[in-house]
Amino acid sequence: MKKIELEKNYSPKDFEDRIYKMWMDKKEFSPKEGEGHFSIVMPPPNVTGILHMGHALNNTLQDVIIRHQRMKGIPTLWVPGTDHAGIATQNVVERQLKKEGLRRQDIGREKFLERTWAVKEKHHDIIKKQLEVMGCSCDWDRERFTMDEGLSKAVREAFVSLYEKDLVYRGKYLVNYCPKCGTALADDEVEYEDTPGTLFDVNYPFADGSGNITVATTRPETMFGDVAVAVHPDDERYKSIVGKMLRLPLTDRLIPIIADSFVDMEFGTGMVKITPAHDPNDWEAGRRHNLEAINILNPDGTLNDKVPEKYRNIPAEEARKMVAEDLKKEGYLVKTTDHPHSVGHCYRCHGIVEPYLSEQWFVRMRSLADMALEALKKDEIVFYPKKWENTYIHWMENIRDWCISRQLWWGHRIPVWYCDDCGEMSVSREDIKECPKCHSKHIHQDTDVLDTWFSSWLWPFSTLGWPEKSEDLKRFFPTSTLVSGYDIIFFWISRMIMASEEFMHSVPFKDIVITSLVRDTQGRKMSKSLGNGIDPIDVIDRYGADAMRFTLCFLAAQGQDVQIDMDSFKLGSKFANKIWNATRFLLMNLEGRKLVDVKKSDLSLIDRWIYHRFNETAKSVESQMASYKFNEASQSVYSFFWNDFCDWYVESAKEKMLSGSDREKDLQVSIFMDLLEKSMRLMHPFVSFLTEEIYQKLPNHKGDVIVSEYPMWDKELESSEDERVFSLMQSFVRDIRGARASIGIAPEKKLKAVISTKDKDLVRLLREEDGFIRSLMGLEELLIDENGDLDTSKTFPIHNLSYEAYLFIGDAINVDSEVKKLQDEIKKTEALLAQTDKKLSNKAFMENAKREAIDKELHKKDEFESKIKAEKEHIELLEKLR
RNA sequence: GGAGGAUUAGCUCAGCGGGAGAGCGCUUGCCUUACAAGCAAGAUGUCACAAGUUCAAUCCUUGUAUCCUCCACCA
Repeated sequence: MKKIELEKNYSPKDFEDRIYKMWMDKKEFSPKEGEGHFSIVMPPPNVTGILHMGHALNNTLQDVIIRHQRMKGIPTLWVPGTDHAGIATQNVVERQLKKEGLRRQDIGREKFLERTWAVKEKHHDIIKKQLEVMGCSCDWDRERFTMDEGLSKAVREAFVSLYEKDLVYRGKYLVNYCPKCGTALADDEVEYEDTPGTLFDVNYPFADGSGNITVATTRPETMFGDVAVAVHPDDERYKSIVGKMLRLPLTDRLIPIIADSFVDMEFGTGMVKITPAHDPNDWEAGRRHNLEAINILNPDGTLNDKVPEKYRNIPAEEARKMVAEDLKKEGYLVKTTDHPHSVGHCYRCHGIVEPYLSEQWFVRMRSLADMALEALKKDEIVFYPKKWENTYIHWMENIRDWCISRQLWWGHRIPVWYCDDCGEMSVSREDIKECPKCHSKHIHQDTDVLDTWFSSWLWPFSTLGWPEKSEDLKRFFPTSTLVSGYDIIFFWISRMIMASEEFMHSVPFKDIVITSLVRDTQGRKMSKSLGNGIDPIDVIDRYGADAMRFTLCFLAAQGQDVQIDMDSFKLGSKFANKIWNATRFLLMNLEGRKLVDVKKSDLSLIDRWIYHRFNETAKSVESQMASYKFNEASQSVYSFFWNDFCDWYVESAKEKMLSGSDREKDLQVSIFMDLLEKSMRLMHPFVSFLTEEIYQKLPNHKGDVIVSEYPMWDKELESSEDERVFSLMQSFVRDIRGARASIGIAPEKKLKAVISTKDKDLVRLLREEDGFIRSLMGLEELLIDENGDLDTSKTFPIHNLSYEAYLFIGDAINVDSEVKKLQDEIKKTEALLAQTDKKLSNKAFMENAKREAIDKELHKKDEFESKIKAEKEHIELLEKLR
């Protein structure tokens, strides 16, 4: 057989793109025919930007799962797609416009949407490219976008159907409103941040002139919206004044004092001004007392014409200063105190969010949440790690109605039409041209769009064709696993479960894998604003996609955030390099050899040992993958390939490849190729490109590794007795090496040694593999002493529970330092022995401990005693060397 | 205010009721038929602190400290 050559240097750039293209051309990412299914829908990245390290981690893990399942022969589908990300994307375009000195209103809805689609296309192309470069094996033929035709249809179906069930309603409510983005936000889209503020104590005089009361407020400018002042009904101080009227300063308006138990008597003066249109608590209080809500803000956050003329059209923050100033001038302001408090900010633009009274659309959530809670209770969904279930339950139990209308242009337009003539409101799956009631053509569609999450909560089934009864929906729904970050458990995961229960009467997925967050090495979240992010593409440029993916996998312990920097990826890079070079070496050895059939009887103990290790690794990986322990699974393949296969097996075979017979050499390379082929399959989910590149070059490969059969535990390969003997041999080799190093004997110096053991299996192994074992230790001769009658004087002694070894080292030794080392060792062992003795002489231990625990202690006692004995003898032997 | 994490080698982190682990870094020696991105041999830890449960605690319980998330509220 001819030598198969690999490039000297591992250079992922040379093949990663090519391999991906090959997979694409062969349609390897499409699900194969067959029974059952395994499916994942990709959390759709926003088309606002490009993928960051979090996406890289998330998609790597999905790909690992998908590749593993695909190789197990199950029809496997991974659906990719992107999200239109309403506010975020609109903001991108508005920022562009701003640079040109324009607002969206200046160019109009149509032109604005054109530009937004262009932004979408641009980012989509980058994102897709990034996913390809990372090696994601998702089915691009099934790629979806939250605003494509099918999904738009799904959104309409969902909206109208919920409306018909009275689960969608419209109403005038106090909502979170971002003046900067010009739209309402859902409750969980508001982020509270501690902000320095001032508490103003303001006097409100009684209308009858009989003095005044004092209220505290952080927002004096909202006083124009005040409709009452509230006190606690049990507050003795104020019982007598409830019902009296107050004159609102800076105005002529009169407002009553009311009693409501939401007031905290301890805070400030125990009196609160009630501003229903600008505070959620006040809104509730206002409703309880049938008070009017006076909205004093324009949609852009400036004060409107409900306030005295001088404050009109002035931004709230500025107006606050003016009002405070005027209150002071007129003698109403009692005092001001610093008062840090948390203020809601928009999760997209970080501007201050105002509670704002407006007409919005809502989804009634209670019944949906109950179904979703039920699903968890019945174990139809399982979180990995489990702790997130509490978060989920808490949110579901305290669910509030979901404000779904957004005053944006980018998104799914709300499918509701109003008749300008008769006022009829029509909710419709199809666009309508005339009023169904009065047949007037003067109708207009609701100008608002739906919250982005209203399309993404349908994702697991809308991407598969819903509301059509498509083949894909039948085959691949419900999906199997969802992989997502914990930051969107509320926004997305919970809502998908609710939508799926509502529309599909099923959970959308069974397993929910919550990934770590990627942080920088200072523990900070990677973010654009901090500029501490690492671009996956930079990592791939430097180390290759395999290196990045393997590293992320290796570090992604369940439930723990992962801190990384650029250097972290050396881990994966080194591993990939190791695989490359090991393969290169093995392929070099093919030259002039022929591959033969390897029968079980041809295998030596070492061969059986490595097959056993392989088998055990396959078993571990299987159980680790089943519980989504990606870090453990990648550590398993890492240590198998590097520590077992390269460090021991390949090393062991080098000697055979030099001095063996032709038959032995043919056998050896055949086993090499078999193990290499199996290893590529085993490692493929974790090191995808590299294993494919290598696999294709193997003389014994069949097809592509991506669709090859995943190695599973095989009873035939089980060989734990061989493993025991091999481990003994390993420790013997390590002992000798250690002794050499500690004495300081040059590596090239060949030594003679004696091993004395009663272990027959070890003896057999040492005899059979004499050549290679000696080569590992740099011995020219290894004598095996089965009867304890060889002369061991003038030697350096080594003790092990299963053997004694003696190294003939001539004069090259510093007796003093070796004796000292042994004495230290004896001290340590005696301390351990003392511990064991203490346990064994403890009556309570002997009575209560498990049988195995006691046996173990007894065994330890033996071990320590014999070790001390041997070490003392060794000192004597050493003394003779003087 | 409520909830959940974290605290283990110099760094990043696994682990676990019965003799402390990995990767990187460090020390020493090696260009050995692949890999110096390598090989071999090492050193390094009151497993945050305190009390409790237990025959036995790094692991379970409680408390303390520090740090980090999330939720709620804040006139």
